[in-house]
Formats: sequence, structure tokens, C-alpha cells
Amino acid sequence: MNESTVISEEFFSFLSGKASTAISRRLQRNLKEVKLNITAEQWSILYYLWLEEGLTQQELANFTFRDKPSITRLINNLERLGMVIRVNDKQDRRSNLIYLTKEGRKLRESGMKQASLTIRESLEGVDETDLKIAQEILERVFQNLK
Amino acid sequence: MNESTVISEEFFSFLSGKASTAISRRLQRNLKEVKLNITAEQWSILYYLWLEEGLTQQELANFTFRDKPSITRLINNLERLGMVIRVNDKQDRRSNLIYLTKEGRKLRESGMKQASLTIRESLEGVDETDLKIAQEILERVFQNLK
DNA sequence: ATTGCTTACTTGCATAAACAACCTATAATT
DNA sequence: AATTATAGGTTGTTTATGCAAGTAAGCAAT
Repeated sequence: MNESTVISEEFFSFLSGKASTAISRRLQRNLKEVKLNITAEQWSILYYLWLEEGLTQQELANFTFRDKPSITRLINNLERLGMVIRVNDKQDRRSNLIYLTKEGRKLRESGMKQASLTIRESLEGVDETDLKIAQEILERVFQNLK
Repeated sequence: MNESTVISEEFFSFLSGKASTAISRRLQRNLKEVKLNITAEQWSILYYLWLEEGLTQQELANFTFRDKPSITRLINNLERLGMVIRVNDKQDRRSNLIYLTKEGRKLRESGMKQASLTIRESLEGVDETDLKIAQEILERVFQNLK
């Protein structure tokens, strides 16, 4: 890419993240369809907790590419909804370890199911090899800018 | 993609739009560096107006993949900043035609320049052919879900 | 023990997003 | 012409984001 790079329509849609916003809107819709009243952002936090509980907020921030204030507030909301609890780390009292409540664990199966559904809908007709390339490009862009 | 599609780390980052959020953060930063105090979202509206003035809010919504309320508020803010004005369409009195002010037009050159800079930074080391593939995949995903 | 640096999290402020409900102007149907 | 449907915008509510500034706990090295 040289100095005279022009802002093409295609690049604009790249910048606008139209694909990823479409995906998260669809995820939201698919969650709602099974009466899962959580946002796509809340889902992304729960996703990592479904894989492993007791993560710190900083770890969640790293996993989900959000800043710490965003995590603070997402956890506030999830705590208010009774899905997670903060447990103060005895080893390092600066940290909160985030655990699921019984309620939060119950959502796991349908939450995961609706996410796979969303993936299938998104990737219909997409070639596996091309998808790999696309993911590598996106990763490269992220590395370039982070 | 079959029924048993699993949510991979890679797909997660696809869903989270980490590349596109990185791009718009960088754009924001690059704008700030030349004292352009507009947000990346405001930039995206101005971009289309720099190409053609007198667009309706609905047209801007279509171009930028946002809903109408989002555009209403973005235009409110841009109008408050003295960058654009709403002109009621005499032909169809439901529509507002959006025009740049002198102030808004002045930003064009540096606004475009900082955007190309952002593109160059993002795509450093990215193969042109792969980029095309990635854009096609993103477009396909969007078409699948829209 | 004190000083200074870093890390984990929170708060404040401004902006933006989605969705639903609404108003008004135009278009379509009868 | 009157009725209904649709299209363009706005408002309300809730949630989320970025950045800057703050608090408090841990760490390092005198």
C-alpha cells in the first residue's frame, strides 16, 4: 500500500465494521428468540466465564478487547442481573475474581447454541480457506494498530 | 459449515470486530493529531458529505449502516458543532437535505488525509489479493445477515 | 519504613448504539 | 375525496464505548 491509498467504498465498509455489527445484531436477535435477555456484549463476557470461572476483570478485558471501565460496567450490569458475582481475591486484594451464579450457569447451553447458530448463519456459503485468509488479515490489521 | 460449528477463538475475534474497532480508534487518534476534534463516527458522516452534499438522513443511514435515530443524533451533534446544516426539502417536506457549512468543507482535506494515513497503517504488510478475499468474505457475511 | 512505580479497578463525562413508539408528510387504494 | 399504508425523522430508554482522572493495593529498592 503506497502513499496515494484511496478510501474506497470497500475499505469504508471494512472500517465501519459492518460485518461484525451485523453479526452481533443477529446474535442479539437469536438470543432473544430463546428468551435469553442479555446483550451481545454481556454474552461475550459470559462466554469466557462459561469456559473458565474466576477470571479477573483485567483478564476479561484482554480476552474481549475492551478497556477496564467497560468491563467494570458490564460486570456491574451482569451482577445486577444476578448472573455473576465479584469475589475479592484473598491473594491480591486489588483483583476481583468473577464467578457465575447458578443463574449464570444455567444459560450456558442455550447461550452457546444460539451463538453457533449465529455463526452458521453468518458463514453460509463461505469457503473455509477464504475464511482463514480473512481471519489472518483481520488479525494482521489488529496487530498493526494495537 | 455444519451443525456442530464450534465457537473458536478466531471466530470470537471476528464477532467482536476487534479489527474494525482498532481501525476506528486509530482514525480517532490520527484526527486528533491534526487538531481535528471530531469522532470517527462523525467522520464517517462527513466523508459521504465531502463526496456529495444534500444527502437525506435516510441516505446517510444506508451508506453508513446505521439506523435512523443514530443519524438524527449524529447530525444533531454535527449541527451543534457548526459543521453541517439541515435544509428542509421543498419537494418532499418529510426529508432533510444535509449540507456542509464552510467550516465543514474546510475539514475535507485533512480529514481525508488522516483517513488514508489510517488505512496505510492498518494494511501494512497485507497482501492485496488476500485483502480482496477478506473484503469479499465480510461482504458475504453482511449479505447473509442483513 | 519511606519513597516511588506499577497494577487493578472505579468514577465522571461525552458520545454513540439498538429498539420501540411516535408524528407528520407523501403515496396508494378505493 | 377519504382512507389506509408507507416513508422520513424525532424522542425516550437502556446499554455500551473511549478517555482522563482517581483510589487503593502490591512491588522494589533503598
